[in-house]
Amino acid sequence: MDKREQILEAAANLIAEHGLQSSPVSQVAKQACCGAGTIYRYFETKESLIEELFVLMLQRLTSACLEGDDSSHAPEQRLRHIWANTYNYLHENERDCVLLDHLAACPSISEEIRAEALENIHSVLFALLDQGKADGIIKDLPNEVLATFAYGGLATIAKKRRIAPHMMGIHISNEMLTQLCWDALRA
Amino acid sequence: MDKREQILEAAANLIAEHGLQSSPVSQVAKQACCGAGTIYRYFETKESLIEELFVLMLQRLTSACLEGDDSSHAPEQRLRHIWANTYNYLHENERDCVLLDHLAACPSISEEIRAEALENIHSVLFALLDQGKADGIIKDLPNEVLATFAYGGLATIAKKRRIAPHMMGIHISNEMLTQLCWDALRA
DNA sequence: ACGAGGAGAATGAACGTTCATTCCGGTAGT
DNA sequence: ACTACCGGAATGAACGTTCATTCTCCTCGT
Repeated sequence: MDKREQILEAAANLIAEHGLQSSPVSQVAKQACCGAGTIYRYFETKESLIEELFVLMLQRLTSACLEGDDSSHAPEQRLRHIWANTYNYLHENERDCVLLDHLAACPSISEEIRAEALENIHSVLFALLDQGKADGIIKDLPNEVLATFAYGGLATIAKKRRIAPHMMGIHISNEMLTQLCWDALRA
Repeated sequence: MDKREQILEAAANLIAEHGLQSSPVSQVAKQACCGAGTIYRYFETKESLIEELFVLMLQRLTSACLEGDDSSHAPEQRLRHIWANTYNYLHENERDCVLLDHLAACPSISEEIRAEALENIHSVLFALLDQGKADGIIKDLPNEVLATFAYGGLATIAKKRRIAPHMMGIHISNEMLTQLCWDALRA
């Protein structure tokens, strides 16, 4: 296995479990089965390792969200599909999402990097919303507001469910959640 | 001014600006105009100071959300009022919200404390949702799902607006956002 | 085919820094 | 003078990072 990946994987596991501040380089090295110095052959600083982890996690999330998106389908269908993908990913990849929560609060990751990592999905989503608005089936509000509201709702539910599974009804179906999103956004 | 409050206030400002890891006790002391030792006269450890800050911030948020709630009004009106309060608070108290974001990701704050701090608002909100469901005007889904979806949407928009004001249309009205919430939840 | 030599990867003890916490000398109110 | 409280230098633990050394494996001359 590639050592670089091994280090990223080890850091991901440790940070997801113990948080950023409780994941010293020495521990990452131990979990990656290498010496502490080795990490610095692959990453300039701990910060840059963390930054790379963040970009990687966002890439996985956004590409999962867009998986199977078919531009020949109607906007409503496509949006529902993307939202279902989003919730599925958030819900099924617990470790990646816990990690993302930790990294999202990390001040050393710049706004530029965050924005850049979202460019892809934004371009798809915004075009879809524009089309929906042109068709008169979606509220005439700024794309950022619509997209953020739906994502925020889904992500917060996924997070709560992860933290306190007993509080949520055990069965939350995708249809249920995509319906919440769609009803919120439709004209 | 009470020294204890002064310390809490100083910690709040520093952590909101620089993050948890870059807010040493020595700096908190300096901003609170006292010695580092004095902080330990009022708080057992830095962790307990942070925990208290978290509870304080959540208290402010939840009581702001419920301000002016009138149980004689109809459920829809009450929910819209609470959502408007929520977004207003999130949007107008930038420092408190940045702080909450930082503390939300802090592993040393236990789940019990987090849940306890939300008890109040949950009891009001859930009763309201139950009534709405009984009246047939709200979707028949678990209260946690409904409440979390609406809050998550509002909070995520407030956060995005805080971080990247240029991306959001400058004017986002309360009516616009309460309508998103209401449309999502209504039957 | 084989062994000497070398290049680069890996190592982990050591370093300097930063931090939470402690402790003691000072100060203000009585 | 005595008490209660405060400040901030001192302390030691923990951390990120470095670097002298070791290890690994490939190359090439015989």
